[in-house]
Amino acid sequence: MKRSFSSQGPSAKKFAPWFNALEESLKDPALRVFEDDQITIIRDKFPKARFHYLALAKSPIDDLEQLTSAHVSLLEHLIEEAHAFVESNVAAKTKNPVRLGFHQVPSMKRLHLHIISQDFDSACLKHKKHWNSFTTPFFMDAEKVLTTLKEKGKVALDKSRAEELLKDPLRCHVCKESLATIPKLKDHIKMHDKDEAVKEPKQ
DNA sequence: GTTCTAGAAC
DNA sequence: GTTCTAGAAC
Ligand SMILES: Nc1ncnc2c1ncn2[C@@H]1O[C@H](COP(=O)(O)O)[C@@H](O)[C@H]1O
Ligand SMILES: [Zn+2]
Repeated sequence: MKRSFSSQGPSAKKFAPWFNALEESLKDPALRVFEDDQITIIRDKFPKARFHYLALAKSPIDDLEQLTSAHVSLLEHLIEEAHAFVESNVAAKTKNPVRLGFHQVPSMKRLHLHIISQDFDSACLKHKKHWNSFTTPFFMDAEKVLTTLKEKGKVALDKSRAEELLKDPLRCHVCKESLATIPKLKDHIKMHDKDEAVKEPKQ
Protein backbone atom coordinates (compact mmCIF):
# COMPACT_ATOMS: atom_id res chain seq x y z
CA MET A 1 0.00 0.00 0.00
CA LYS A 2 1.33 3.42 -0.93
CA ARG A 3 1.69 6.10 1.68
CA SER A 4 0.33 9.50 0.93
CA PHE A 5 3.23 11.19 2.72
CA SER A 6 6.84 11.38 1.70
CA SER A 7 8.69 8.12 2.11
CA GLN A 8 11.55 10.14 3.61
CA GLY A 9 9.64 10.26 6.88
CA PRO A 10 8.92 13.23 9.12
CA SER A 11 12.45 13.78 10.47
CA ALA A 12 14.39 13.13 7.27
CA LYS A 13 16.26 16.16 6.03
CA LYS A 14 16.57 16.76 2.34
CA PHE A 15 20.12 16.80 1.03
CA ALA A 16 21.21 17.93 -2.38
CA PRO A 17 21.98 14.87 -4.46
CA TRP A 18 25.68 14.09 -4.80
CA PHE A 19 25.91 15.24 -8.41
CA ASN A 20 24.99 18.77 -7.32
CA ALA A 21 27.88 18.99 -4.85
CA LEU A 22 29.72 21.68 -6.84
CA GLU A 23 26.66 23.89 -6.61
CA GLU A 24 26.91 23.63 -2.82
CA SER A 25 30.68 24.08 -2.77
CA LEU A 26 30.40 27.29 -4.78
CA LYS A 27 28.50 28.78 -1.84
CA ASP A 28 31.18 27.77 0.67
CA PRO A 29 33.61 30.64 1.27
CA ALA A 30 36.15 28.21 2.71
CA LEU A 31 36.53 26.51 -0.66
CA ARG A 32 36.61 29.71 -2.72
CA VAL A 33 40.07 30.84 -3.81
CA PHE A 34 39.22 33.39 -6.52
CA GLU A 35 36.18 35.16 -7.88
CA ASP A 36 35.23 38.07 -10.08
CA ASP A 37 31.95 39.14 -11.68
CA GLN A 38 31.98 36.22 -14.15
CA ILE A 39 33.75 33.24 -12.58
CA THR A 40 34.64 31.41 -9.36
CA ILE A 41 37.61 29.16 -8.64
CA ILE A 42 37.23 26.64 -5.80
CA ARG A 43 39.39 23.96 -4.22
CA ASP A 44 38.69 20.47 -5.42
CA LYS A 45 37.38 18.76 -2.27
CA PHE A 46 39.05 15.46 -3.21
CA PRO A 47 42.21 16.73 -4.94
CA LYS A 48 43.87 14.21 -7.26
CA ALA A 49 47.21 16.06 -7.21
CA ARG A 50 49.13 18.53 -5.04
CA PHE A 51 47.52 21.42 -6.92
CA HIS A 52 43.92 20.81 -7.97
CA TYR A 53 41.20 23.43 -8.37
CA LEU A 54 37.95 23.85 -10.31
CA ALA A 55 36.96 26.98 -12.24
CA LEU A 56 33.26 27.63 -12.96
CA ALA A 57 31.24 30.32 -14.65
CA LYS A 58 28.83 32.16 -12.35
CA SER A 59 26.07 31.91 -14.91
CA PRO A 60 25.59 28.16 -14.81
CA ILE A 61 26.45 26.14 -17.91
CA ASP A 62 25.29 22.50 -17.84
CA ASP A 63 28.10 20.81 -19.76
CA LEU A 64 30.42 21.01 -22.77
CA GLU A 65 27.62 20.24 -25.21
CA GLN A 66 25.66 23.31 -24.07
CA LEU A 67 28.48 25.62 -25.14
CA THR A 68 27.73 27.94 -28.08
CA SER A 69 29.57 30.75 -29.86
CA ALA A 70 28.01 33.09 -27.32
CA HIS A 71 30.24 31.50 -24.64
CA VAL A 72 33.57 32.11 -26.40
CA SER A 73 34.57 35.24 -24.51
CA LEU A 74 33.43 33.77 -21.18
CA LEU A 75 35.46 30.63 -21.83
CA GLU A 76 38.46 32.75 -22.82
CA HIS A 77 38.12 34.67 -19.57
CA LEU A 78 37.78 31.47 -17.53
CA ILE A 79 40.96 30.04 -19.06
CA GLU A 80 42.85 33.32 -18.74
CA GLU A 81 42.00 33.70 -15.04
CA ALA A 82 42.79 30.04 -14.42
CA HIS A 83 46.24 30.59 -15.94
CA ALA A 84 46.72 33.70 -13.81
CA PHE A 85 45.71 31.74 -10.70
CA VAL A 86 48.24 29.04 -11.51
CA GLU A 87 50.93 31.63 -12.22
CA SER A 88 50.62 33.22 -8.80
CA ASN A 89 49.87 30.15 -6.66
CA VAL A 90 51.43 26.99 -8.05
CA ALA A 91 55.01 27.59 -6.92
CA ALA A 92 54.01 27.20 -3.28
CA LYS A 93 52.62 23.73 -4.02
CA THR A 94 54.63 22.04 -6.75
CA LYS A 95 57.23 22.40 -9.50
CA ASN A 96 55.27 20.00 -11.71
CA PRO A 97 53.45 21.27 -14.79
CA VAL A 98 49.72 22.04 -14.61
CA ARG A 99 47.04 21.16 -17.15
CA LEU A 100 43.72 22.92 -17.67
CA GLY A 101 40.90 20.85 -19.07
CA PHE A 102 37.47 19.28 -18.95
CA HIS A 103 36.31 15.72 -18.46
CA GLN A 104 34.38 14.62 -21.55
CA VAL A 105 31.79 12.87 -19.37
CA PRO A 106 31.83 14.53 -15.96
CA SER A 107 29.96 13.09 -12.98
CA MET A 108 29.24 16.45 -11.41
CA LYS A 109 26.68 18.90 -12.76
CA ARG A 110 27.75 22.39 -13.90
CA LEU A 111 30.59 22.83 -16.36
CA HIS A 112 33.87 22.95 -14.46
CA LEU A 113 37.44 23.43 -15.64
CA HIS A 114 39.99 21.23 -13.88
CA ILE A 115 43.23 22.98 -12.92
CA ILE A 116 45.51 20.11 -11.95
CA SER A 117 49.22 19.56 -11.48
CA GLN A 118 50.74 16.52 -13.13
CA ASP A 119 52.30 14.91 -10.05
CA PHE A 120 49.04 13.07 -9.31
CA ASP A 121 50.36 12.61 -5.80
CA SER A 122 47.21 12.20 -3.73
CA ALA A 123 45.54 9.61 -1.55
CA CYS A 124 42.27 10.66 -3.22
CA LEU A 125 43.46 9.20 -6.52
CA LYS A 126 42.40 5.60 -5.94
CA HIS A 127 41.48 3.73 -9.08
CA LYS A 128 41.73 3.30 -12.84
CA LYS A 129 38.82 5.60 -13.61
CA HIS A 130 40.48 8.42 -11.69
CA TRP A 131 43.78 7.88 -13.46
CA ASN A 132 42.39 7.55 -16.98
CA SER A 133 40.08 10.53 -16.55
CA PHE A 134 43.10 12.80 -16.24
CA THR A 135 45.65 11.06 -18.46
CA THR A 136 43.75 9.89 -21.55
CA PRO A 137 41.86 12.00 -24.13
CA PHE A 138 38.91 11.69 -21.72
CA PHE A 139 40.59 14.85 -20.39
CA MET A 140 40.11 17.58 -23.03
CA ASP A 141 42.58 20.42 -22.88
CA ALA A 142 40.88 23.77 -22.34
CA GLU A 143 42.59 25.25 -25.39
CA LYS A 144 41.26 22.44 -27.57
CA VAL A 145 37.73 23.06 -26.31
CA LEU A 146 38.12 26.78 -27.00
CA THR A 147 39.51 26.23 -30.49
CA THR A 148 36.74 23.77 -31.32
CA LEU A 149 34.09 26.17 -30.04
CA LYS A 150 35.50 29.01 -32.13
CA GLU A 151 35.73 26.89 -35.27
CA LYS A 152 32.50 24.88 -35.03
CA GLY A 153 30.34 26.99 -32.74
CA LYS A 154 29.82 23.91 -30.53
CA VAL A 155 31.62 21.01 -28.87
CA ALA A 156 30.46 17.63 -30.16
CA LEU A 157 31.39 14.56 -28.12
CA ASP A 158 31.29 10.82 -28.57
CA LYS A 159 30.51 10.04 -24.96
CA SER A 160 30.39 6.26 -25.22
CA ARG A 161 33.81 6.24 -26.90
CA ALA A 162 35.13 8.59 -24.21
CA GLU A 163 33.87 6.26 -21.48
CA GLU A 164 35.70 3.34 -23.08
CA LEU A 165 38.94 5.24 -22.48
CA LEU A 166 38.34 4.93 -18.74
CA LYS A 167 38.81 1.16 -19.03
CA ASP A 168 42.16 1.38 -20.85
CA PRO A 169 45.15 -0.31 -19.19
CA LEU A 170 47.12 1.85 -16.76
CA ARG A 171 49.94 3.76 -18.43
CA CYS A 172 52.41 6.34 -17.13
CA HIS A 173 51.40 9.77 -18.43
CA VAL A 174 55.06 10.79 -18.87
CA CYS A 175 56.94 7.82 -20.36
CA LYS A 176 53.94 5.69 -21.38
CA GLU A 177 55.19 2.60 -19.57
CA SER A 178 52.30 0.33 -18.65
CA LEU A 179 51.82 -0.70 -15.03
CA ALA A 180 49.68 -3.52 -13.70
CA THR A 181 48.12 -1.87 -10.67
CA ILE A 182 47.48 1.55 -9.15
CA PRO A 183 50.03 1.04 -6.35
CA LYS A 184 52.71 0.09 -8.92
CA LEU A 185 51.76 3.09 -11.03
CA LYS A 186 51.99 5.41 -8.02
CA ASP A 187 55.41 4.05 -7.23
CA HIS A 188 56.53 4.41 -10.85
CA ILE A 189 55.49 8.04 -11.33
CA LYS A 190 57.67 9.18 -8.41
CA MET A 191 60.60 9.03 -10.85
CA HIS A 192 59.03 11.83 -12.91
CA ASP A 193 58.08 13.98 -9.92
CA LYS A 194 59.78 17.38 -10.07
CA ASP A 195 59.31 17.82 -6.31
CA GLU A 196 60.75 14.48 -5.30
CA ALA A 197 64.28 14.69 -3.92
CA VAL A 198 66.74 12.73 -6.01
CA LYS A 199 67.21 9.40 -4.30
CA GLU A 200 70.40 7.40 -4.08
CA PRO A 201 70.28 4.55 -6.57
CA LYS A 202 69.79 1.14 -4.99
CA GLN A 203 72.98 -0.86 -4.50
C1' DG B 1 31.62 12.14 -7.38
C1' DT B 2 32.60 8.95 -2.60
C1' DT B 3 32.20 5.06 0.75
C1' DC B 4 32.17 0.48 1.76
C1' DT B 5 33.42 -4.10 1.22
C1' DA B 6 33.02 -8.84 -1.31
C1' DG B 7 35.67 -11.57 -3.74
C1' DA B 8 39.08 -11.72 -7.60
C1' DA B 9 43.88 -11.75 -8.32
C1' DC B 10 48.19 -12.47 -6.70
C1' DG C 1 46.87 -14.56 3.65
C1' DT C 2 47.16 -10.05 1.66
C1' DT C 3 46.54 -6.82 -1.98
C1' DC C 4 43.70 -4.77 -5.08
C1' DT C 5 39.72 -3.83 -7.79
C1' DA C 6 35.02 -2.94 -8.90
C1' DG C 7 30.04 -2.59 -8.14
C1' DA C 8 25.98 -1.30 -4.95
C1' DA C 9 24.19 2.40 -2.51
C1' DC C 10 16.38 1.48 -1.38
N1 LIG D 1 31.72 18.65 -2.74
C1 LIG D 1 32.72 18.89 -3.61
N2 LIG D 1 33.31 20.12 -3.66
C2 LIG D 1 34.31 20.36 -4.52
N3 LIG D 1 34.80 19.47 -5.37
C3 LIG D 1 34.25 18.23 -5.37
C4 LIG D 1 33.20 17.89 -4.49
N4 LIG D 1 32.85 16.59 -4.70
C5 LIG D 1 33.67 16.14 -5.67
N5 LIG D 1 34.51 17.13 -6.09
C6 LIG D 1 35.48 17.07 -7.17
O1 LIG D 1 34.81 17.43 -8.37
C7 LIG D 1 35.42 16.79 -9.47
C8 LIG D 1 34.30 16.24 -10.33
O2 LIG D 1 34.80 15.37 -11.30
P1 LIG D 1 34.16 15.29 -12.74
O3 LIG D 1 32.69 15.44 -12.61
O4 LIG D 1 34.61 13.96 -13.26
O5 LIG D 1 34.80 16.43 -13.52
C9 LIG D 1 36.37 15.75 -8.92
O6 LIG D 1 37.70 16.19 -9.13
C10 LIG D 1 36.04 15.69 -7.42
O7 LIG D 1 37.17 15.45 -6.62
ZN1 LIG E 1 56.89 6.89 -16.54
